[in-house]
This record gives sequence, structure tokens and C-alpha cells, in this order.
Amino acid sequence: MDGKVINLKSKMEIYKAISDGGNIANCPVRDVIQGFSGKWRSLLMMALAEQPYRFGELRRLVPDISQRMLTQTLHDLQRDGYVHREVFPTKPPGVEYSLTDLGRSMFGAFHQLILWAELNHDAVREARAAFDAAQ
Amino acid sequence: MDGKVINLKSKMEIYKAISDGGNIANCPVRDVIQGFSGKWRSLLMMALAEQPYRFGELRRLVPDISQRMLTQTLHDLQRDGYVHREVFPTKPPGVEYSLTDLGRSMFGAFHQLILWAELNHDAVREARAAFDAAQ
DNA sequence: TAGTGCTGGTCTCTTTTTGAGACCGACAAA
DNA sequence: TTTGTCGGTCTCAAAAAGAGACCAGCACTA
Repeated sequence: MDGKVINLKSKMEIYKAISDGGNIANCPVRDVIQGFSGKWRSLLMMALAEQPYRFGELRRLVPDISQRMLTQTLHDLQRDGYVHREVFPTKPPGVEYSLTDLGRSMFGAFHQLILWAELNHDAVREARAAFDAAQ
Repeated sequence: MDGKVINLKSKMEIYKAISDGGNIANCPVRDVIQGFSGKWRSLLMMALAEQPYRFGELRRLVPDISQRMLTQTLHDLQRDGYVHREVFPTKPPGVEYSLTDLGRSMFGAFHQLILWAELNHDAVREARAAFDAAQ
């Protein structure tokens, strides 16, 4: 197996998957996956996958998120169609956030990664410790 | 199903999963998943999942990554045990990056998300367009 | 009646992260 | 002798994220 022969073909394939002609919006991976990239999005998706929560509840659930980032991240998730925002005209008014069907569908795939993380947490930590020791 | 009864239990579960006593390093999700959060890590993992690449090849493959971020992201992936870095003492010296077993294992789970992204790219784009139009 | 608290935010300021691009040494080819 | 390749590092500007003050409207309390 030389590897050189399939080199060009693979490069073209991965280039299509990654760049798609230089237009990022046309690339599913970059356009959608990078939506998960934010520091807080995955955590909020996990929380909302369990049940709907209100703004203040989420804030207490993720203690080290700033109010500003919570607002903004929920707004982004809503814009991408993963989260539904509903205002209840109580006094004081309450706002409930819940997953949409699209959000639940996405979380199904994302869940695989969560399971992997739980299973392999130790392996990653060991790799880090070994790497740092080698420095 | 009232939902109120399991409220407390769920809160405790999600709190354990997210915060784990306030120590982020003990929480698999935050410790491992946030490793995928970076803007470039998923792209480089995708590239390296196809075949090993050298530094310059990766730079050409992902045209809009800066050299600095490529260096740093590869370093981080190596530290977490996903990527192996091998130096060939040629002239000029070449450096090849490849996935480790741990990296391939992680990519298996991550792959689900890639497939989802390809399938649902249009739905996300439509959600965004609808949201922006409603503003 | 004045004070306090809860709601879901916005606004400003500082710190951290990222991006753009110059620079590096060793060697090869022109 | 200039130019190019290799895999980076270094510096500085721009963007993103974090900390925390502030807001209106209402309920309860002293």
C-alpha cells in the first residue's frame, strides 16, 4: 500500500467536504457543525434535552455561564431552529426554552459523542498527563 | 405526566453531568466535549480521519486557517491523545500528523454528527432564514 | 410608603482568544 | 545570489467572551 495513489482523490474529497468551493455557507459540515462549537451550546442542549427550562433555571444549572452568554447562546440556538422560546404573560413574565423536533433530532446524534466522552474521559486525561510529563 | 415530580431528580442529574461539584476537570462532558468546541478541531479531525497529512498539506486543505491556529490546534489534539506527530529527518524536515486509536475511536462517535449535519443542513438554513425574516 | 426581591434581560468595560502577517534557519534548485 | 520549501514562532490588531452594573414591572413586607 503506497498511499500515494489515493492521495489526490482523498484530497479532493476532503476539500469538497471542508471548503466546498470556498463558500462556507454551502458546506454542511462547517455551517452546521461549527454551530456546536461554542463553549456553552452543548451544555444547554444537554440540559434542554432532559426537559424545558426557564431562563433563571438554566442560569442556576450552569453556574459559571454569564447572563450575557446565556442570552446570546439561547438566541443562537433558537435561530438555528434547535430551541423554541415561549413567553408566559405571568407576573413577572416567565420565558421557557425547549427543544424543537430538529433540536431533538440533532441531540440524538450528539448523544453518541456524550456517551463516548463518558467512556473515554480517563483515557483523554491520561494522554494529557503523559504529554505534559514529556515536556 | 406532570413533569414537576421528576423536576428535582432531573435537575440533580443534569447538574451532576454538567458541573460535577464545581470541578470542571471531573466532568467528562465539559472536559472532553469542550475539546471539540474549537472552530478548527473538527475540520482537522475530518481531514486526518481520511489519511495522515503533513503540516503544509493541512494548511492547503483548510485554506482559511492561520498557520498559528493550525500549529496550536494540532498541538492540542496531540495533547489530548487524538493525534500522533511524527518528524521525518529529511531535508527540509517533514512532520506527519495521523490519528491515534483514541482519535479514530472518537471520530467514530463524531461521525454521527457529521452525517446528521449533511442530512439536515437545509433544515437549519431554513430555520435561520425564517428566524431572520421574523425580525 | 419605602424597601426588597423576582423576572429576563441589556449595556459597558476588561480580559481572553483568534486572526493576519512578518520573521526564522537550514537546505535545494535556478 | 536570489528564490523557494519546510514547519514553525513572534508580535500586534481584532474579535469574542466574561464580570458586573443597571433596567422596568410587579408582589410582598416592614
